[in-house]
Amino acid sequence: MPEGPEVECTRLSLRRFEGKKIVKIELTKLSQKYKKYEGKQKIFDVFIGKTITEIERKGKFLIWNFDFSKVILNHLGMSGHWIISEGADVPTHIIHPKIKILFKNESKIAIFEDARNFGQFRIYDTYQDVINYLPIKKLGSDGLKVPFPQEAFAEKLKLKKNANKEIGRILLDQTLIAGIGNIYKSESLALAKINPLRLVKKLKPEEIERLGSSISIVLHKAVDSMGSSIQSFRTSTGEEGSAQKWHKVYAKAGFDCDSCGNEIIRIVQDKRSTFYCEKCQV
DNA sequence: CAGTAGACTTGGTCCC
DNA sequence: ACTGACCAAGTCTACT
Repeated sequence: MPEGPEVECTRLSLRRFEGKKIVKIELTKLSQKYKKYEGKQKIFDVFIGKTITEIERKGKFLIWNFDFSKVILNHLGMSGHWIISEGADVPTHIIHPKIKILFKNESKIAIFEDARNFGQFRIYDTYQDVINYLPIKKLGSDGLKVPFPQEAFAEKLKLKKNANKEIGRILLDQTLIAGIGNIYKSESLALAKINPLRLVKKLKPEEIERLGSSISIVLHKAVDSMGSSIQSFRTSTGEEGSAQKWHKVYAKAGFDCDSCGNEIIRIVQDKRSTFYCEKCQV
């Protein structure tokens, strides 16, 4: 569940554990097959008995704060997601559990399942160390910020290094606006009716403004869509959210555009798919 | 400094 | 049916 809105939904559901004391953060048997987790159990044992004070989000990162200085920085990667499950054991239908968290006075556990194993856990001595971590430090304004940071967005687009790039490439740059992923990149451009191949320097101020507003609308709508299904956390596999129901272009290559009937096409930018309608997006 | 290829990894589809 | 190629919500590191 990896774009900004999905991470935000994850944060909202994990907030039930704020104020809860950690019994154990357990690296699963399966996790030990991978270098990134192998032999790291000790490092997580320092959280035993500590209480979660706040789980926050910066872009697509989750930051776990406790009642002592250490902090966990967690990224879901491509396939990582948190499952809240009743009972102390990982249900058998969860095939890629990497981390399990048990809490005091809490009948539910939190399970980090990550099929592709791109998820990240980094532990820092202090909050300041997290802030100094370059990928965090360099994050642009959050795309879910209200009101949308139009000025900061426009300023970054004016930077020399961005001027000659295609807008469809640059939207994934987390230092520009944090939280946009590959789906909402295409969807934002579709809503703004801007062709992903347009060069940043050729965009008119009103188009940049429209794109900013579109990003904001799309990301918030995504939170709302996912939010509805993430509430019903009983099934871990059925919690898809409903955002895909209103996608205009993402993964719709070969289908007709809802607005004009023209065929949606797929192109590749920076090795990532971009979907758009050539007629509607100019 | 910027830009980019490669690394990490499993699973689904036969498409884009 | 089976197989191999390709693709997928992302970021980090090392190299030019």
